[in-house]
Amino acid sequence: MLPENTRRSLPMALLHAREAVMARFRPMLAAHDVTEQQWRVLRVLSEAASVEATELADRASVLPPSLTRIIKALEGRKFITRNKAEGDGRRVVLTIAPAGSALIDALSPERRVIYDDIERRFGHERLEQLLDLLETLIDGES
Amino acid sequence: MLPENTRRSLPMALLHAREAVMARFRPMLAAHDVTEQQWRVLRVLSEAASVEATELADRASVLPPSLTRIIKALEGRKFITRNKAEGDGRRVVLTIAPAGSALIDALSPERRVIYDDIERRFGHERLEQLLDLLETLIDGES
DNA sequence: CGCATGTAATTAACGCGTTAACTACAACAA
DNA sequence: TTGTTGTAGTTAACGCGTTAATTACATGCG
Repeated sequence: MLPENTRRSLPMALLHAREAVMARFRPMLAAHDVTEQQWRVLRVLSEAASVEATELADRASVLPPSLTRIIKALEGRKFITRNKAEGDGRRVVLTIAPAGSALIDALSPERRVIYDDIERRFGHERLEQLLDLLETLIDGES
Repeated sequence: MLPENTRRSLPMALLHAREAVMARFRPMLAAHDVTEQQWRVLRVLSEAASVEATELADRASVLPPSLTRIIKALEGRKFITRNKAEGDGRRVVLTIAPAGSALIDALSPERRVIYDDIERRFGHERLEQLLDLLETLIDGES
């Protein structure tokens, strides 16, 4: 079956939804001179402390070429550190640096406010349901 | 409440999901030398026949500067036609051209196969539920 | 060892995303 | 009519998305 209209097209609906949600976070990131992609990379690193580039690119939904550029920018601002993996000169290991953790912490309160607002408007139940469905979709397609 | 991990982050989940889904459509579009954004614009035009630029940008989730570039590309390939609105020299009216409709039609069978596959794997019920939730989220945030 | 194959990351090229600035036209008031 | 304000598109600048090609290193086979 083909979507009758663009509103019921899954790719378009996902795009529009993400667009609507990100509109709330963008000003915050811009105020701290961090791009969305840099932010995603930082967040993944803040969870795992030390991740290889390929794994990082995958988890942050960033392509390898983009990651190379992002790493340069984040390393230049001392938000992360970059090292070669021991035992394999090809692999690169990324680690979040104190300045990076500090940024994450600094933005937490503002993020919480935005999240709470979205959750309040959309509904806690619905949000959980949506996240579950998205997780299922992601796992099923990848 | 803040998402405990990136998998439960709404923006990231939406991005990952879209990424997973688009991975299936990308080869088809690439084979016909159409970018994702060009395709979104064409699809919106194929539904409405004649749309003003601002409305088109909104519906296709494309920013005005991008739309300008996309229009040039699509007009160059005679997929769409561009005209000034009568009575208002600022507005631009876009219309799908025969070659554009032909492309839409040509890709329909392939699109159907991909959609059906996604629906089969994900489940019809879940897909409808997901689309409903996304629609609600979009309408609530925009 | 020497070579082929495979993998991780980078580079290159081109189009889009994003914001800000600019141009063109319209609406409206004095 | 003229100047002001507002709106629709476009241009500009810079970073990312995407694919393909390239470099650097690892692995395995002879």
